[in-house]
Amino acid sequence: MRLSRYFLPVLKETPAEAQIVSHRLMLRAGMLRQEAAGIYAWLPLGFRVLRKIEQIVREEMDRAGAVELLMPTLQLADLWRESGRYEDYGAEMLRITDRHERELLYGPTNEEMITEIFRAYVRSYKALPKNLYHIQWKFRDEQRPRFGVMRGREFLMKDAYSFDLDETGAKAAYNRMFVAYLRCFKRMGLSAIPMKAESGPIGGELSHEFIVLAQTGESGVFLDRRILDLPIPGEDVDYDGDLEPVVTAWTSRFYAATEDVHDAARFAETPEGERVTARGIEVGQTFFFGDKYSKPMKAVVSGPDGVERPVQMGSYGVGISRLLGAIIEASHDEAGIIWPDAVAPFGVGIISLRPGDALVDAACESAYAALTSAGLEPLYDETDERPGGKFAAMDLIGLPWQLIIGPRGLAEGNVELKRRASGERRSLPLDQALAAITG
RNA sequence: CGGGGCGUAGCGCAGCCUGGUAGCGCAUCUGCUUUGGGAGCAGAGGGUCGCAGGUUCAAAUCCUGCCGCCCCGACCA
Repeated sequence: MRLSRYFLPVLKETPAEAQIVSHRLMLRAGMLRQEAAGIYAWLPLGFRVLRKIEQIVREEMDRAGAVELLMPTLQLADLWRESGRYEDYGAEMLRITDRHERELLYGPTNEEMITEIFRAYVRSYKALPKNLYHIQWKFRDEQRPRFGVMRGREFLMKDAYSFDLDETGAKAAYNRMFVAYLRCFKRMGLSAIPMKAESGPIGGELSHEFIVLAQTGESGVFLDRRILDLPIPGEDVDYDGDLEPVVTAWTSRFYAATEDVHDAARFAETPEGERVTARGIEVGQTFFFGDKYSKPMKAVVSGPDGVERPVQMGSYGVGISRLLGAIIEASHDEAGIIWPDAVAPFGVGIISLRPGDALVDAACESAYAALTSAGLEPLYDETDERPGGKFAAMDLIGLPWQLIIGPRGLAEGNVELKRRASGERRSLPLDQALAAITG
């Protein structure tokens, strides 16, 4: 992408409404525009990152055997009356009436609808297990939206729902999602730690929150440092195999809890040198809730014995839009965002220090073509801005690499390659710089 | 939902107390000079002062109501 053709409204000054660093940086980097409290337009740069995160989640869900579908944002109130939650949910639910005076709601989650879909088609245990997921916008009318995308009212979420004949099967389904979550967050460059959670209004018994450690996190967390070194299953993980040992290692070997459920006495059993008190951001949550919805909504399947039983369910959420905030909170410096490679909106920024100079133009174009065909998605700054502004903007938007090309370097046969994360800069010939980036 | 605060040019702000024809910085546009970490000079454009009432000869400024947004707390992904 050539910057002159792109839409990247970076701001030199910080808008007054933004308090926390991720919100400030997203506004300054031209990723996001607030349209109302907790409601945002995703500008091109932000949208690119959103799609990258979404795609990682999608790939890991698919790998774990989940099947993608797409449910609507609007749901009928009657569906929620079946589970009793239409009354329970309160003012957080955005309620809408259509021209026929029919009561609708903008979905804050989809347990009822997925249960309705499942029961319409599945009658036999032979169709199980199943895991259906979608990635869709949700709305919760928060009393006090804040922290930018971290606590918006409208947010993009992946939610998966598992269906099994019995608890044993449901636990295996839970374990598959648990492992998939470990992999998802790691791929995004995050350390997300599963912590035992209260299940909240969605209800259920077995539940974990996946917490990203960040100094500016919303809640306090307590953990055993050693949990950070636990291995995460690779791409070749066998989702048909027994994942219980992995889950057990992450959930029972070392202490890790949010302040809500913190047990000081148990934490004290952790060796003093290993105890960490930190802050964290929840980016995902897993629940097993059995027949909480299937029973009242009559989603039943016949078992091998011919007896009909409510299906055993779990749900598994990932806050896709919130993850942008979490990643920035966990990865930034004074100058701006530092994107992990896997979610960076562009892989490399090419900075032309002298557009119009024949040698510089030729080197830039050649680098742009090579990096494009290598799939690096370069952002090529060929605008007429001054160098200082270009450097500052490139640092702000946080692309992993900067390839800086100017007449002074070229006279010596070199370009400059900067790694955003470390700040390390090297002068080297263009072909070597390209090899370093693509290698 | 309790408490506090703020709405003035695209962004950041001053002006309001003490009413008298709306200002600063950045950004934008034009010209010249500059060009490796947010340049200089000269000029220009851009605002129903959140909205609606009221008081007054006169309202950004005083009064009333409403709307929007932010912060702390409770709550939540």
